[in-house]
Amino acid sequence: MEKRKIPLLAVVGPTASGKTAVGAALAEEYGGEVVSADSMQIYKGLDIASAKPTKEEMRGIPHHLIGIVDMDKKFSVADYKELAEKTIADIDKRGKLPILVGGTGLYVDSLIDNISFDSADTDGSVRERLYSEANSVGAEALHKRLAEIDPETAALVSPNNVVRVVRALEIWELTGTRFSDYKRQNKENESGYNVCMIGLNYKDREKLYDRINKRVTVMAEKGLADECKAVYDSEDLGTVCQAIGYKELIPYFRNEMPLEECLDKIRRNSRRYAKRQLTWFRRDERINWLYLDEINNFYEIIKICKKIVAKSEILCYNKM
RNA sequence: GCCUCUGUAGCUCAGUCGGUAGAGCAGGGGACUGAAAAUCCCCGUGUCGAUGGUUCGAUUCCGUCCGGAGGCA
Repeated sequence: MEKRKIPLLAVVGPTASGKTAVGAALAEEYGGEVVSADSMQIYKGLDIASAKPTKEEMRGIPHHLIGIVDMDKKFSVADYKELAEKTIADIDKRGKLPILVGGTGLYVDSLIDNISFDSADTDGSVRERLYSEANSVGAEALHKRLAEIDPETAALVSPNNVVRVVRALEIWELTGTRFSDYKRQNKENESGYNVCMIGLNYKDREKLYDRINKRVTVMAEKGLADECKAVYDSEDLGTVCQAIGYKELIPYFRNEMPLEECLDKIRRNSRRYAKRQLTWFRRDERINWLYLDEINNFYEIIKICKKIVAKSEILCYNKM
């Protein structure tokens, strides 16, 4: 008999689309627990900037993988995948439905598509050396080197994209495998989940952007600047230093820019981020899209979600 | 009321010594396998305010009108 796959409901979408509320409501409906797929909410601190769900928003539903990593730590997809798998397996074992909620596309896909990560495939010192080489010899030279060993990847990645070029070379040095082959190999594993994906979006992009703009205003009112200033003064930051809402405020802390101007930068960067998230998720044909500006009220949204879940039959499989 | 300046892409503006126009910002599309809220690639047709005139040809010159800014009474 075929191995049982864990049923998994996923709610994805761009920032400020309303994933938190839908995730919690669906958890209430199905007796589920929320597993976050968010590269910034995973950190302790910057609660306002990363728009972590508040106590009220969680509605008593257990939320996992939020605020669990120290801010001075680096954190990556590989770490995420490992943690998420354990968390989901545990929820499933307790007879609850795991509900993946988040906007970090890479995290979602690595988990759902079961991309394998090996601890030997990354080495900070190798990476550091490649970056300093990029600095001295130039990015084009590195790209040329990549073209010799792996023309397929080189053709796909611009010489300007140093991050990608370095990673491809890092893999080559560490494993002796071309990055293009490496990717294919890591994709071969079958998914461990029986997944139903729901995507939240707006037909009218302006509506989404309005929500983003307003949310930044609300964040500022809630004390965004104070929260970030405290972090700026004390912490030695890992990946969180990239958080939108934090990095744009640094010129303000240095007295180089008025606050309102920094807030506008936050709004703009959040809009662009939302656009990139949509680009990522749109190519995934498994996603059932909901256009929230075409649905009257929240109750209706949940009703449609339930229809989608029923049609996917992820829960029927579970009962057999 | 008179005088001066001004009206070109969503915004700020450049420009065409008359041959239907281009930057920045905003925005759009795309890529994405260990930093991913990161990193990178591609994308500029707009009644050149309206209407008459001059001209082979006007967004460009001239007249009038309608917006906007300033100055003088």
